[in-house]
Amino acid sequence: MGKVKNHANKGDATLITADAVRRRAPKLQSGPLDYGQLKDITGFPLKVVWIIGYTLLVKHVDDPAITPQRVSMLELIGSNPGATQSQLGAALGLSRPATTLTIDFWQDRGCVDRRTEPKDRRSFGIHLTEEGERQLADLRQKVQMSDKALTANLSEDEIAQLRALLAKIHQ
Amino acid sequence: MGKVKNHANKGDATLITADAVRRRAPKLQSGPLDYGQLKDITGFPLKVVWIIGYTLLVKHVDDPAITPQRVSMLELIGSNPGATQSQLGAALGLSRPATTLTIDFWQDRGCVDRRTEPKDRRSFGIHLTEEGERQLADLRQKVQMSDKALTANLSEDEIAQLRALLAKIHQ
DNA sequence: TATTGTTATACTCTATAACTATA
DNA sequence: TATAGTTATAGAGTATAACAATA
Repeated sequence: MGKVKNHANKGDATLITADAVRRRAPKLQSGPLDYGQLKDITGFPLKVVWIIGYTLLVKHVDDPAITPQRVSMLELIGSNPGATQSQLGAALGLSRPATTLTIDFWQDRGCVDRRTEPKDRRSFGIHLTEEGERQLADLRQKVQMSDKALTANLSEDEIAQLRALLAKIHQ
Repeated sequence: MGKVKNHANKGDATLITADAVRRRAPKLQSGPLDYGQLKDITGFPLKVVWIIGYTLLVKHVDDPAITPQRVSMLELIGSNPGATQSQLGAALGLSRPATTLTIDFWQDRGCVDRRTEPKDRRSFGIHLTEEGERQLADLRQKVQMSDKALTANLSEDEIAQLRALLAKIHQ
């Protein structure tokens, strides 16, 4: 399978198939080597699939600076206007310095705004700018396309099953 | 090179539950923040579960220098005696320098052996030493325990389903 | 004193490129 | 020339600790 142009998107994004990135991830099967115990556990294929998903998103976004982690942060800011850095960092499992730098990244690109709130002047409320709203809307489409590419081999039912099983683990 | 603690009691591994590491990973639900679109894609919970699995393995192994990646390499060497570094690196998606350093790590610990094979003296055949066999046997138990902890909320059937769904993606 | 956020610093991991030795 | 592996170097990402401002 090759690349397919998607016409439904305003940003002229290209759909990248999982096939195109699969070779960069460990194969687990049909390679020249035996994966031994790694074939019989859940953790290893989980990592492989996550690498495929990560790589697909990076390719769909097509800006090496915009990593999945940064996308998650912008999504979180857009979905929680006025949240503090501590809240945002905790929600993504980031240390405070890492949170500062992730928000710096989006602020440097004019996408977010640190607003001092009078009730507690130690912290900021983080908000999207208009540019941030546009960026997030664009990224949401690319995230959806990327996720669709990741699960292209699965039916709707199977995707729902997979999500339910993952939820059982992380909940 | 950082010093790491020695394992005097190899059969004394402790089961660490997923609960104990869940707080370090993003929560996705019941937190104070709304995860927005991240709730509706497969890629994000996949990452969360992978972080949980990674953290569980690190805790079960209880030696910060022995990362899941290094465990995978030792497993691969044990399951493919005599494989070359290029083969091993390719099987794990590593660059050649990264492969060199990963094998250096196990050689420095007396676990693997680089043997020059007469048929092509540019490359080595990589083999486990006796110490490497012992180390791998120990790690295999810990990997199994860690994986069991990761999927503790799932029935045998559900684990099989999850593996089958992941396999459909990465195959 | 405790908390929010920033800065300084160091460490790990990785990749690209240059190098050696074999083929 | 091409390939296997090593070394040099630089970049990205992160964490811990020290710091400033505020509570």
